Amino acid sequence: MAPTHVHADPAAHAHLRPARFPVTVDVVALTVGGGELRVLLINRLIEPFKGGLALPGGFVLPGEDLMGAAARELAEEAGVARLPGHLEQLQSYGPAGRDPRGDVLTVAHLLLAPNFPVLAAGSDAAHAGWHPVSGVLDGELDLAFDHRQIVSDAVERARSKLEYSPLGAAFCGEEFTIAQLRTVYEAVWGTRLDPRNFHRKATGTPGFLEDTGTMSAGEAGRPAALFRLAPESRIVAGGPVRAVLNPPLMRPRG
Amino acid sequence: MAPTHVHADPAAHAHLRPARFPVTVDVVALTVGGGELRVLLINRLIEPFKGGLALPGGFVLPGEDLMGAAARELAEEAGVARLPGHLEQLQSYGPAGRDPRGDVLTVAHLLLAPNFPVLAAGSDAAHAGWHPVSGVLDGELDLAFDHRQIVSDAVERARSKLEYSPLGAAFCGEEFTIAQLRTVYEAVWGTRLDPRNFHRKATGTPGFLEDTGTMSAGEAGRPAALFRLAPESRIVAGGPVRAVLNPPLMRPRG
DNA sequence: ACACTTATCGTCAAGTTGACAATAAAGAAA
DNA sequence: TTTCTTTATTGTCAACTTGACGATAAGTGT
Repeated sequence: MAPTHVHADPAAHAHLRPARFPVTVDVVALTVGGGELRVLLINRLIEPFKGGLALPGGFVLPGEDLMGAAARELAEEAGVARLPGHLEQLQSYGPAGRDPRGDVLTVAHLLLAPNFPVLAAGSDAAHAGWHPVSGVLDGELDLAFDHRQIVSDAVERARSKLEYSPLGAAFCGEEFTIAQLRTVYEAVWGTRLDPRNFHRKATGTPGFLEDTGTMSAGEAGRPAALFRLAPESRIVAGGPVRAVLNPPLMRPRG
Repeated sequence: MAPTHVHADPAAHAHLRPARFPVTVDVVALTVGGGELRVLLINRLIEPFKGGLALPGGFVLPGEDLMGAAARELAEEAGVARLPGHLEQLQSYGPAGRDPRGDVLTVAHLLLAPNFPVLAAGSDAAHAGWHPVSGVLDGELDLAFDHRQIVSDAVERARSKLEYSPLGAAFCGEEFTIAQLRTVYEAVWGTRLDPRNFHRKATGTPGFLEDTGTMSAGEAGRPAALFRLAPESRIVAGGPVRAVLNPPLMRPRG
C-alpha cells in the first residue's frame, strides 16, 4: 500500500503516469467427445514453457476488445474460422507472479462448443488438439503458467452454468436428441443421470427446447426426436444467457 | 485479424513487443440500508468526468495482484481500514472505447458488506457516499465511464449469488436475525418474501446457519434468535464460496 | 391489563424429484 | 420371419419442497 504521507490525495496516483501491463487473453475451449469433457490445448513453440502444453491465447492489440481478441487468437492458433459455440469471459488473473517474464495480466475466456476440427499437427505452426479435462485436473497433463488453475475455474463455471442455463446445448449442434444433451450433462458433471428423469425435465421445462418434428436415424435402438433450443433460450453472440431452467436442473451432490 | 502472409507462425506476434495497457480496478461496493440496496460512489476530483460520480478505483501498481489493488483503492478512496465484507472479482471491461483518454482495461470487483462508514465530505479528499442502486440503474444518477453498466452487472451477480450461496450474510454483521437476513434478500431482489417461508428455508437448510443461543433485544416485537453462518458456509477471504443452498432459494420470477 | 408488533411453529394443497415399471420402435441375430 | 437387444418415451408413486396462510408466543408502548 502506498505511504499515506506521500499520497495525501487519494486520487493522487492518477496524476502519475500509470503503470502499463501486457494484457493477454486465454481461451478455455471445452467440448464433449467420447463421453468425456475435453479442452483445447496447443503446443508452445516459444519460451517460456517451449514445447509444453498451454491454453490458446495471446496479447491483446491496441483498439481491440477482449472478446474480439479471444476470437482472433482462437482463429490464429487453432484455425477456427467462425466461432463454433458460445464464448464468454471467465475471469482475469495476475498481473503479479504468473509469468516468469514479469507482470502479465490475462483475461481468461470460456468457449463451449461442439467438437470441431483444429489445426492439425504437422504444419510448421503450433499443434492444437483436444485433451481430456480429467488429465489436466488430476495433474497427469502439465500446463504452462497458471493454466491448470484457469482450466479448473472454467470447468467449475461450465458445471454450474448447466444447472440453470440452456448452455448445455452449446456443446451440441443446431439440432440434437435428448440423449445427446444428456451425455453432455453427464460428461461435464462426471455423473450418470437417469434418462427418464432427464427426459422429463428437459422436455417439461417451458421455453427450453423445441421439437423439430424430425427424428434421428441410423443409430442403434429406437429413433429419437430431434430438438433445438426454443426461441426464448436461444444463445445469441454477446447477448445475455437466460436462466431458463427454473427450478434448476441440479447436479447430484454428495 | 493479422494478415496471414505476414504472420505465418500463429505465435509470431508473441515475438513482437506486446502492447501495454493501463490497468485499473474498480469496486462496486454494495450494502443494504433503509430497506434498499446501495452502492458506494465517489466524487471525481480530476478529469475526465471531474465533479461526476464514479466507482472507487484506480490503477494497478507493478507487482500487485488484482484483489490487493481493489482493497487498496477501497482503503485510499473510501477510507476503509479493513475489508468489511466479501470481495470478489466481477468482470473485466475494455480496453477499447471506454475511456476518453484511450485504451484502459478495468477489472471490476464486487464487495458485499454491511453498511460501513466512509470518508466523509469536507476533507480535501474525494467525497465517498452511499447511493441507492435504483437511482443508478434507472438513470437518475449519472456515472462516469461505463460504470453504470458495471453496477448493473454487479447487481445481477449479487442477485444470483443470493440464490445458492450464503453470501447474503455478508451484508449482515457477524450475528444476525432471520429477519435481518430476509431484509437483505428483499432489498437485493427488490421483492417481498414471506417471513414464515423464509424462516423455514433459512433455518431448515443444513449447513447454512448456526444458532448462537443468544437473542436480539430492544427492538419492537418478540425478540428473535441470533444466528451466525455455520462453519460449512463461512466465508473465508479468497476462499471458495460454497453452494450451500441446495435446492436454491430462488427469487420469485414473473 | 391491553393493544401492537414481530417471531416462530403448523397445516395443506400443488408442484418437483428420484427410483423404477412398462411400453414403443428401431436394428441385429437366429 | 421371429426373437433378441438396444434405446426412446410414457407412466407411477412416495418423499420432499414450495407458496399461501392460520395460529400462537413473547416482547414493547399505553
